[in-house]
Amino acid sequence: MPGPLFNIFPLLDYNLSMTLSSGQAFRWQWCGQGWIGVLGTRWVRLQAREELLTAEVAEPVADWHWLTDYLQLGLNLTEVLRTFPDDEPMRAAVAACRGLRLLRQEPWECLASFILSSTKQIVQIQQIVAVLCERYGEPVAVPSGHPPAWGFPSPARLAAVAEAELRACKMGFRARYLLSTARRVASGECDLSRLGQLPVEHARAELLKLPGVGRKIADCVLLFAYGFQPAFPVDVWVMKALRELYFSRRNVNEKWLHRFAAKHFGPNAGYAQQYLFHYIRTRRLPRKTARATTKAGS
DNA sequence: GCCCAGGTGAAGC
DNA sequence: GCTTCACATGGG
Repeated sequence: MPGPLFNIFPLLDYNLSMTLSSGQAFRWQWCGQGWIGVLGTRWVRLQAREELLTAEVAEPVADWHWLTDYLQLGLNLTEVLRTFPDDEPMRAAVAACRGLRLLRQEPWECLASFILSSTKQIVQIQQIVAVLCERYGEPVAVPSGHPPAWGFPSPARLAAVAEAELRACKMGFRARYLLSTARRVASGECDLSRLGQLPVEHARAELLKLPGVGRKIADCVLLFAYGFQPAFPVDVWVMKALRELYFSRRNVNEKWLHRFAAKHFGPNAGYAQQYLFHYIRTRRLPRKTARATTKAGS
C-alpha cells in the first residue's frame, strides 16, 4: 500500500535551516517555501514551523525512515549538549547555534563531496556538487511544476567518467582524487558499507587509504556519514576557533590538538566541533555599511 | 592584484 | 620527523 505524499513530524530543539546550511551537506536549496533536496533517489521538500516539520515528496512512500534517520529526529539534543565542557567558548557556541544538529548522510555522497571540499568555500562546493549531479546523476521524480532534480552519481558512474570531464565541473585538481576514489569504491576494494561496524580507528585507517583523503576529510566522513563522535575534523575554521578561544592565538601542533579535543570535549566531541565551526564562521563581523562609512570618511 | 577557502601529497631539509 | 610547496578556481 503506497503512503501519502507528505508527512508531519514533531521537532524539538531543531534549527532546520541552520543544520541544512551549515556545511555538512551541500545539496539543500532554500526555495522560499522550504528546503528542497534529494536523498538517495527521492526529491523532498522540508519546512519547519513551530516545532513541526512538514516533509513533502514526489512519489508516495509508506516508510519514512530514510528521512528521520538522515535528520536524526530521534536524537535528544539536550542530552548531547549536557556532555559539552562547561567553559566560556562552548557556552557562547551553544548560545549562538541553538538547535544545530548533525545529519546522518549516505557515505559515498559524503565522501565524494568532502573530497571536493578542499580549499573551497562552501558556496563553491555546492556549485561543484550541483554540476556533478546534473551531469552524471540519475533524474528523480519531482512534483509537477518543479525544476528537474538528480540523485548523487554512483561510484560506478563516476569511475567511468574521464578526468577531463570531471575537471570541466570546476573541481580542478580534485578531479584526479575523486576519480581514483570512485574507482576504488566501485571495484569493492573499499567497502563503505562495512566501515560503520568497525572501531573508529580502523574505519579511519580505511578512509585514509583513499587518494585525496587525509585526516580532516576522513573525520568529516566518520562524523557526518557514520556518526562516530570521536571524529573531530579540524579545518581552517576549527583551527581558528581553537586557537582564538582556547590557546590565546598560539600556534598549536595538530596531532597534539586532536589529543586535546578528545580529552576536553568529551563523548560528543564531534558534535562540539560542529558548534565551534558554525559559531566561529558566522560570528558577527563589523557591518559592511559601517566599514564603507569608515572607508569613505578616511 | 591580493588573500583565502570545511586539504592533500610529495619533495625538501 | 617537520616545513614548504603545487594543485584549480572563484569570492571578497
